[in-house]
Amino acid sequence: MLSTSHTDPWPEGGVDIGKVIKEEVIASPQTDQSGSLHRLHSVSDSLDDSLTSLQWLQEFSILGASAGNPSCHPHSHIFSCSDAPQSPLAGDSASMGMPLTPGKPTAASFCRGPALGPMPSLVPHGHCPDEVDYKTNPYIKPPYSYATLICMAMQASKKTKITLSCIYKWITDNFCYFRHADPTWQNSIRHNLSLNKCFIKVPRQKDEPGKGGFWKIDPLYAERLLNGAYKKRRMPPVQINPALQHRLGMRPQTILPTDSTRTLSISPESHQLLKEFEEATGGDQNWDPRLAEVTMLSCWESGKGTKRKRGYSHKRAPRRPNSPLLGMDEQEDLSSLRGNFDWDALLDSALNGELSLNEGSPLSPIPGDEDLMIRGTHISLLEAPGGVAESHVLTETQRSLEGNYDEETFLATAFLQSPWSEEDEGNLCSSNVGIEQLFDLGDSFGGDLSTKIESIL
DNA sequence: ACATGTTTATGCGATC
DNA sequence: GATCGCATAAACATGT
Repeated sequence: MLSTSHTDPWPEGGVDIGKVIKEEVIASPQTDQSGSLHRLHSVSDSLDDSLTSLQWLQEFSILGASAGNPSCHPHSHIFSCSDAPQSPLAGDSASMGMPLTPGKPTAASFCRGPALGPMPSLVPHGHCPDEVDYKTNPYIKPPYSYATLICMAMQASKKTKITLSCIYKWITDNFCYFRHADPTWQNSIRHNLSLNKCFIKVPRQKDEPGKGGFWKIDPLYAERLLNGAYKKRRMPPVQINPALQHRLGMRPQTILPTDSTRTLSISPESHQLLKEFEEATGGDQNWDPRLAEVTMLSCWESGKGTKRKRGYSHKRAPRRPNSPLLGMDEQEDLSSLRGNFDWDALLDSALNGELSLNEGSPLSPIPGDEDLMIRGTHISLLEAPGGVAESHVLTETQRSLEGNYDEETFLATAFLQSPWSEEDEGNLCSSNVGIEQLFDLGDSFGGDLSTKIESIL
């Protein structure tokens, strides 16, 4: 039962978020982007720190309001407003007359222009660095951490678990940069999987053929989404494939955010959204589930989580023994893997994890759970897609939660325990939606979210 | 041999 | 300046 009292992450007597969102939605940036953003920031500033973790959500919804303008898609900076090919390879400009030269990222500035020729258009320094189609642009390294990319791949798969090769595949399919980059990024992916507590290894069963195990997201990462116990980081400089830039006769350069990028585009906010997600997936290596309640409270107060020692001395906590439930075979049809990162579902889940647990999104809530009462609002839980409820065995952590952990927190995080329907297991590594659709939140949140939040609140 | 997974080390930018 | 978060590199072990 998610009632308010002391575990309520929302600030008391604070801001009517639904109202704020509605107001901001009305003040469409379409007419005055800079002004609207100004208002956005000022409103955001008016929120206390405890709302930080959801600020992106507000902003996303606000930004999504501009979705009415087809040329101002909330993620147009990521996956261009223009008609990006469904098949990422089809738009692989780097593969057109260009060898797959590995390269290591440096920094430079490119931008996909309106008329996408054989090569993505080069954008003068300081100009619209946000409008980059990472799916087709082989030059610019996606500004997402590896953890984020892994999460994206996992989410896109809509499976409970995903193989390393599937992660590779999804990333290369959806981020052209990595198709041409030095394969050492795969090392980094593995490193991240091993090191980042967000990711849990699910060993194969003995009779399961194939190499390696599976990976899934640790549900505890939801806590980080919830408690806001992460720091905000600035956007890293845009990085570019040096091999490819060399072919362009470019000199490495770094794009730094400019005022123009802040006022001309909604993208900084959208970027921030993703950054915060990746921060949420980052390793809070000292998180103790039994302290979750306290952590949530304190973090909502301070906006800071626990600290860790410098460097990678932060060992992962011993892996909670994973249930052998996941013995279902994966389909190694990597060729069918396409971007299907369901941001909508993720955000929906984040929202619902924060406020409730509902929706039959791929990130489905507690299997077979009953309706929830949150802030006095009765919320009905829907079945997972296909009507198949998850039946994952609880991790040791969550089992302990059942005993010691506040039920609210448990409920708030359990939706990640079985993020994807087992039913989808048979389609591992297969997804049919282009990644640009994964970011198609404008429609989902533009008019939807405020209503959703309002109804919840 | 290769893929996968773990671990250690180091560097850098951002933040406190 | 210390700390943090992350990327990168590499060595090593294990499994297929």
